[in-house]
Amino acid sequence: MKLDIKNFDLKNTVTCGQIFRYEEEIDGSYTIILSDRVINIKQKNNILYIDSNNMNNIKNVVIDYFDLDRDYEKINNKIISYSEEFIDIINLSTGFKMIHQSPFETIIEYIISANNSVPSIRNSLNLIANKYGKKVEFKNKEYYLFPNSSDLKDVTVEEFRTFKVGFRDKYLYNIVQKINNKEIDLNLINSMNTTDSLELLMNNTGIGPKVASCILLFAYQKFDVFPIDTWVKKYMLENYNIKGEKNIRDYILNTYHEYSGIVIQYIFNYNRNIIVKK
DNA sequence: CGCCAGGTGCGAA
DNA sequence: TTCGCACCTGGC
Repeated sequence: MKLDIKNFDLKNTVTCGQIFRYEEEIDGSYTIILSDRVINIKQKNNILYIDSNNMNNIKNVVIDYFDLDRDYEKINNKIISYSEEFIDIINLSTGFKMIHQSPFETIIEYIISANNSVPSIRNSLNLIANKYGKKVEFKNKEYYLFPNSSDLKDVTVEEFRTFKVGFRDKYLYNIVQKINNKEIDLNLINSMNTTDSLELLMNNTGIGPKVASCILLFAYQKFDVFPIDTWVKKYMLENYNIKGEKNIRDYILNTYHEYSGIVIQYIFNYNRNIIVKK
């Protein structure tokens, strides 16, 4: 199936670190495990070629997942109007989109990400999905969708440890229990403001400011949050001599307001992917 | 071996 | 309130 697009950089969006469960194929396409299906997607100029084990409503699924209906050109112009300091980075980030993922999966992913490495995070996610996720066959290969919260309701702390998540085992157990007990309603976050939703998320052990910000950015499209990680800290220190998380936070928020999260993501992507590849 | 990875919780000051 | 440190695990 073909989809006409503009201002979209599939490779950058997929490989920049927002998505854990994907594979790059030899033909340059990407196979990505979404919440309800597996898709294979390839970009050629302004056309996306999309295949999936489930083509039902596929166009809307892809548009929603890659946030293709949002006007990023307008957002980037707004960012530049706030300050031109990152204009080079913004130009290099053209076509980069903020992913729209399932909240539960995002929560589990980023709790596991704390003080962890990407290959190890990916390994744990796959171990969980392989045991509790729905099996999907696509192009003669088997994939496992990420389970939802009720699928994991009987998983003990000890069993979480078998997924190689280490000391994060109890954090995962706690949040899964709270969601299943209806102590936490993930849908409610959609209608909450950023301050309240940060507080709700950070009230759980294993979710600090970084993890909570990633959840709000990638699952709820709240762009006024700041996942300040080691890469952004390094960049801000080396290029602007701004040190300390609070100083970075104040500076970015005062400069970029409602799009601070996107600016931070551009910096992260530039520093971690674009520079490293040169 | 030691150090680090997309941080966070905890106890001590 | 802030500060330093330990932490599962795997790779180098």
